[in-house]
Amino acid sequence: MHDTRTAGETSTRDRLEAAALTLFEQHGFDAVTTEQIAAAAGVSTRTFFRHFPTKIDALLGDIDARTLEFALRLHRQPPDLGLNEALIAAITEEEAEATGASMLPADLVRARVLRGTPSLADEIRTYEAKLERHIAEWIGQRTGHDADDFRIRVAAGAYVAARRVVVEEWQRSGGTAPVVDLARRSLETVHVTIT
Amino acid sequence: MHDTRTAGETSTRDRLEAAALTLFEQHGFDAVTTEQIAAAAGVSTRTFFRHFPTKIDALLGDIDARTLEFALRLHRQPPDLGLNEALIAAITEEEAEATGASMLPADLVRARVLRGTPSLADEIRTYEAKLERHIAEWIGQRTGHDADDFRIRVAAGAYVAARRVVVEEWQRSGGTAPVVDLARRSLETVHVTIT
DNA sequence: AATCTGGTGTCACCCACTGCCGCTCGTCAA
DNA sequence: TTGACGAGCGGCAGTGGGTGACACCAGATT
Repeated sequence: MHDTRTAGETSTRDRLEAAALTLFEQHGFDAVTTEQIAAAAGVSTRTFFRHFPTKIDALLGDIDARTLEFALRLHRQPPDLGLNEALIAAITEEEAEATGASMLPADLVRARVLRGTPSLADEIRTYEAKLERHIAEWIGQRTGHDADDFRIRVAAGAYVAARRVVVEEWQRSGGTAPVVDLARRSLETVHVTIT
Repeated sequence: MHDTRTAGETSTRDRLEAAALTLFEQHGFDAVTTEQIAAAAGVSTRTFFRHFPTKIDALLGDIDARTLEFALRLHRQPPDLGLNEALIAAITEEEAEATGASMLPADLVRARVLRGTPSLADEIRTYEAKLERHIAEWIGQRTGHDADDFRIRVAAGAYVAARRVVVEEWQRSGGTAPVVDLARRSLETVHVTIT
């Protein structure tokens, strides 16, 4: 079916996501029910689950797309860059875009809600698995090894962990800490070398 | 209340855990309901949740105790050992105990169920957060830094990731791969240096 | 004997999530 | 114009994990 919306209208999905973010920020993730979100968007709870597989997805939006985007960003780095330099560049790029004009207030809310719900912050680690596989494939491709190789998987795990801590620290600083420096310092502490 | 069990009797908790492991292995984690576990143990579902906060905990047992145990193992390593060597030693010790006489069949079942439920394997990452904090404190103590220091957290994240991949690889090999070698190779790939 | 205490059953309930059925309203071809 | 078709949605009943409250019972304590 074609999109029949005209200017000024919003899709049900957009209304649900907006309602979810607003309510999450007001009352906290746990205190908000899917029923409330649906009601705030003017639809039934059944419709909520037609647009979001789980309640968490209403907060995270399309997280899969964003992890894939980071992987593509890595792949786009010039091949003469070393692994570490390419990773630093990708993280930096990502932050540059995030703080640029395209930074939606929704992303800020997401970050705030995540930081405000510690149990959720832990649960987010589940999603790192996918990113880790993407990065393993990237390393494998760059180094000519199998992405399933033991050392490649170790390296990918370390990279993902480093990236996570960098992002954590950046958010702790309220977005003021220069990400390039953090990324560089993290990769000085954790040196990845594929023989 | 004192433990009034006599020889031959089993505690409700033990019966629940045994029933859970059996059912999980027979039908898979997702296909088993808490009601079935409780029934198999001869108690009500309410009693199940008195002994295990969640269904996952019936599979994992006291995972907190085990992560803490690993942290203590690290602390017990001789102080003249470097960080990497101490970590290798701790991982090796852990495996030695696991494959020794104290290796309960229950642990084998746990591992099998975890490997047989991929979604669960991802979810397990949630529990790494606690281990990571333990390790950060250990590194901080050894190096004289704050456990909250950025580089310490990066190092802890990398160590935990390395450990996870080592364990993964060890389980993939069916427990045949020598853990010492895996640990050593992983830490050759990921060099952690605290300046 | 009176009391305390911890493990348990029962019941009622909340909430995330799913299957199924039927409605409606555009689209498009006959 | 008509009728088929499909997408989005509401409603409803149901499943399953998890919780709170209350009452009960059996040993242990005094």
